[in-house]
Amino acid sequence: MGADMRLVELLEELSLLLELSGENPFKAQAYARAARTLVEHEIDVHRAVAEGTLRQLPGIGPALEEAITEYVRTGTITLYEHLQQQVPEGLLELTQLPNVGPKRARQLYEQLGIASVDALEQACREHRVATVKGFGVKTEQALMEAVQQWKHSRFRLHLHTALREVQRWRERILALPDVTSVVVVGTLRRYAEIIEEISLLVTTPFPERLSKALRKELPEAVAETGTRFAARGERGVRIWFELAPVEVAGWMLFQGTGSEAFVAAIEAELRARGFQPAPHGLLKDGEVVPLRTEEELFALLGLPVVPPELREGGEIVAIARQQGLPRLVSRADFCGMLHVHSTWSDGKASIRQMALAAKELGYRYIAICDHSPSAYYAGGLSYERLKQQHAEIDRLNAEDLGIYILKGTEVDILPDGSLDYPDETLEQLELVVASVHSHFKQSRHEMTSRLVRALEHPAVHILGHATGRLLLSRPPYEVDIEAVLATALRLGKIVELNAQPYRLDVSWEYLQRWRDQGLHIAINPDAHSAAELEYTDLGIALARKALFPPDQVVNTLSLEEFRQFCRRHTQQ
DNA sequence: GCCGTTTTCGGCCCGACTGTTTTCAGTCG
Repeated sequence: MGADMRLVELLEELSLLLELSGENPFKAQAYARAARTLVEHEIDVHRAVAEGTLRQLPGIGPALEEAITEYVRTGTITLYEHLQQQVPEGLLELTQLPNVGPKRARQLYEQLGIASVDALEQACREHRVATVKGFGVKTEQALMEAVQQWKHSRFRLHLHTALREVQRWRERILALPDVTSVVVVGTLRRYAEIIEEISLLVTTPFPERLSKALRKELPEAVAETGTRFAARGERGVRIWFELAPVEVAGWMLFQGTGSEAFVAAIEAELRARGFQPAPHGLLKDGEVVPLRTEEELFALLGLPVVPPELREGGEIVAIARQQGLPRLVSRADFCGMLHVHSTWSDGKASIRQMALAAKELGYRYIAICDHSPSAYYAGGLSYERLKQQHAEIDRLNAEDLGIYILKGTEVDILPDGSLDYPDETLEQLELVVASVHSHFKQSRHEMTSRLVRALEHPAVHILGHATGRLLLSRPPYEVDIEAVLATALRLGKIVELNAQPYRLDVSWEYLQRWRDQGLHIAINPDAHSAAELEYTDLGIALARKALFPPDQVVNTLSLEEFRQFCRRHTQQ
C-alpha cells in the first residue's frame, strides 16, 4: 500500500501555509520534504505509527512525528487547522501563479489586501500593483498575463490526473445498484493531451431507477435532463454522467466518444445504408436498432473498430474503408524502456528498483539516463560519479536481473548547442539523450541552431522533450520545430515523445507530419519513480494518434537491434 | 524543523534570470 495521499496533501499545504504566514522557510520545507518522503518510501503511516518507526525516516524528527501521529489518531493536524484560520484562503491560489511565491503573495495581501486571483486581476487593471515596493510595470504586466493563463487552465486536467479521477468516480458509481458498467467517453477516451471535462457513460437496464439513485448519491450534481448530470471533481473539473439503457450502450459509447468530425463521417455512411442516426439511438425504419457494443456498430458498416485515440477526424474512416486500419505501435510491441532517472540524480528510486519495476512491466532492457553536471539542481552527475554509476550498472548486469541495464545519460544542451559532457565521456555511453533544461528565453533563431547543433553531435542518439512545453503551465520555447525535426530525419536521429503527462513533447500533431517521411521516435517515460514508468502507456496512445507503426518506434527493437540502430545512426 | 567524519549550532541543492534596484530579492529549474 502506498502513502496516505490525504496526509501528503495536508503536509504540502501546511508547508505552503507556513511560508505564507512568514515562518522560517526551512521549517516550511521540512513539512514538504516529509510529505515527499512518505510518498517515495510508500509509507503506510498507520503501521509506522503503530510500530513507532516514523523517526527512522529521513527528515522526520520529533515535530513531524507528532504531527503525523496526530493525523493518524484524529484525522487532522492542529497546526494546520490553526494556520488555515489565520491565512486567507485565496493566498494559496495566488501562489499557483508563475513567479508568485509565498513572499510576493504575502506582500500583495499586506499592501493591497489582495487575497484571490480575481482581486489581483482587478488590481492589475487599476495599475495598483506597480505601486507596491519591489513590483513594477513589467511585473504588473507579467502578472496580468499569468492571471489570464491561470484562468485558462483552471478546471483543466492533465491526462493522468483525469484518468485517476475517473477511477475514483467509477468505483463510486459502480457501487450503486442497477449499474451495469461505467465507461469513460469524450476527449479522455480519445487521449487528448489536456482534459477540459470528463464524461462517463453509465449503462443500466433501469435508467429511471438509477437516475433517482444517482440524484441521491450526488446531491451536488446538477441534472441537465433526467439521464444527464454534471458534478465537479478534482480541481473543479466538470464531470458529466450520461445514463444509457444497455440495449443502445454501443451507440451511446460511439456518440459520447466523438469527435464531431468522426461521428459525422460514420453517420454519413449509416445514412447511405438507410439508417437514421439520432442522439439516443440508431433508427432503421423508425425502429431503434439494438447496439450493445461498438463492435456491433462498426460491423454494421463492415468496418474494423476504429480505436478511440484515432477518432480525432473523419479521414480515418476513409482510410479504414479503403486500406484497412494501419498496423500501429502498441504496448505489446514494447521491449525497451529508455530515459529513466534514478537516485543517482533526481530520481526517487534506485537503479535496481527501476530495473526490476520495468521488468515486472514486461520490458527487456532499460536505459538509465541521469542528468549531467549543469543540471545541478537535479543532482547532475560529474564524470567521477558517472564512472561510479557505471560500476554499479556493471555489478547489476552481472547479477543477471532478467532485464538488461544500458548506460545512458540525459545530457544538457548548453546555450550554444554544445553538450554538457566532453566527447570522450559521451563516447563511453550506450545511449545519449540530449535535452534543454535552461536558458529557455533565447531567440527562435538561437534556439533552433542550438537544437540543430546538438543533433549534429555524433554521440547524440535521441533529442529529449524538444519544445520544452509544460502543459497547463509553460508554453514551448521559441523554436522552429519543423527545422529541428527535418534535421533529425536527415541525420537519422531519434526524436523523443516524452510521455510525462506534463510534457507529451514533441506533440503528436508535429510528429504526425514527419511520420510519412520515416522519422523514428522513442516513447520515453522520463520516469523519476517506479510508478512513473507507466506513463509510457500515455505516450503510446499519443504515438498511435499520430499513426506510428511499430518499426518507427525504437522501443520496439530487441536489445541487440537497438544497439545496432544506435551504432549505425551515430556513425557519420 | 532536521541534521551531523564540517557535529549540538548554523546551515539547509546553487546559479541564472528578471525586474527591481543602485546592490538585491524572489522565483525557478
